[in-house]
Amino acid sequence: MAPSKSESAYRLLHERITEGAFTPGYRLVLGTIAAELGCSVVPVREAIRRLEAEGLVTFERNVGATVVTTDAALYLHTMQTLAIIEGAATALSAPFVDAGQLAAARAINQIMSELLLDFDATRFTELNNEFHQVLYQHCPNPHILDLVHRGWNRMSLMRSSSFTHIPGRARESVKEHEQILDLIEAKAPAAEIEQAARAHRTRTLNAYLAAASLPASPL
Amino acid sequence: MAPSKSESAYRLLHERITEGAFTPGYRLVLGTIAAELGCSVVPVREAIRRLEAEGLVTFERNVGATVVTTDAALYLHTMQTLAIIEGAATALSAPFVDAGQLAAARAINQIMSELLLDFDATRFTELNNEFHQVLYQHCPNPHILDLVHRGWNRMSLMRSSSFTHIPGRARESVKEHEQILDLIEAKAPAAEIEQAARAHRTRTLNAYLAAASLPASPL
DNA sequence: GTGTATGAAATCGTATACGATCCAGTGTGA
DNA sequence: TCACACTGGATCGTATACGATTTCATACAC
Repeated sequence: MAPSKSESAYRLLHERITEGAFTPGYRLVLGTIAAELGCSVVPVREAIRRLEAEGLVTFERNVGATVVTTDAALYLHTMQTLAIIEGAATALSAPFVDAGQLAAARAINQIMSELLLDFDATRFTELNNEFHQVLYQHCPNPHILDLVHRGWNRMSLMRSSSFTHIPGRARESVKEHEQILDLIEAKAPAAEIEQAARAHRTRTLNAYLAAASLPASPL
Repeated sequence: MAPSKSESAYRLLHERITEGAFTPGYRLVLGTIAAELGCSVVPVREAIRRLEAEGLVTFERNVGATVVTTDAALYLHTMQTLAIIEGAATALSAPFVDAGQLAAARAINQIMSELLLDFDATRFTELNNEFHQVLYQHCPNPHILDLVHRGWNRMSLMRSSSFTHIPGRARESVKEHEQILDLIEAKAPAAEIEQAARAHRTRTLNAYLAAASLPASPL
């Protein structure tokens, strides 16, 4: 059956936001969106409520919804949360990653490594997403998996800000990917994989914090 | 200004679910709830969408919403997620817990200890919630704090199931609380506090898993 | 020039209405 | 007795309508 209009509205807006068509601060006007979707405002309101609960938009009474605006604090909090959640997801997922998937991840990382020579931030980010998804996708805990997805969605809001690219970090990142893959391949203890995956992300965060003369994350 | 009807509906339903008035499996009929609130179905639908995004209710097209039903898998996943998130929240919160709050936490734990002699599961659970809240409430990362709250809300759904009480666990729990308090008081490294707080919860989970002849959580 | 009143336009919030869908109970034929 | 079509009631999904609120531009007073 065709999805409900509320569902369509949700998917459309979700995609627009995470793909970057609606950037932070963008005003979501009910009537406009409804007209574009060819439906009334009621389903659109429902869709926006869901996006609000996911932290992608803020909703103010009698004023309306806007895509959440990014700043240093949001970046810190989002990245820190993702580090914790994705670390756990990767560790829990590890036992279910088979040889083929490991090889696929290595291949992706290889392309990332080659990309260092002729750097393309957008492509690098895409590949990075793919790489990590291979590693955490088998996490058997659906709540944690869901939180990882939400974390990535929130991170996608940072796309166009200055947070994305820190000199030298890409090269380190590729190396750390290797180490994580080695741990998974060696069937290292979950705690060790968690630690490596979390640290990988925390280092990116701390690199930014250091650049902004802020103290490093304690975790 | 008076809260919007949508907001009121959300709060009412949220409270009913977390306080246990609406138990798992309870059917949320739009018209009925709307009539009770003295409003139309539109705000109620919005409220339910928010609850759905928080994982408190499931919503099926053309059928309606029901409070999520609990089972062993849900307990495992919820508890495991909470262990990870609350561990991090407690560690991040620790530097901001002052002497007075530590004393308050010790006092709560003392009452819990006394309660062991004449056990009252409901009261014990209440006190346990209070105790932990004191420890994680200063977590400076609002996303993590939010996830802790959501985790607790989901745990509250398990209230009436057989998961709550495992013989001997209450006594161990009180001791572990002491250890966590000591670490915080001693200004132990964040990683150490995180580990202790997470393990505290994971042990409860593993006690249940062991009783059900299931393998322990790897984290 | 600055600040405040005012009104119109934009937008939101929710009631109401009605078609669409699901479900349970009934009847019918094999 | 069983399988299946049918039907009425319950409930959902969404369009429409309209009052309430905010916003912003304009005009006016000081």
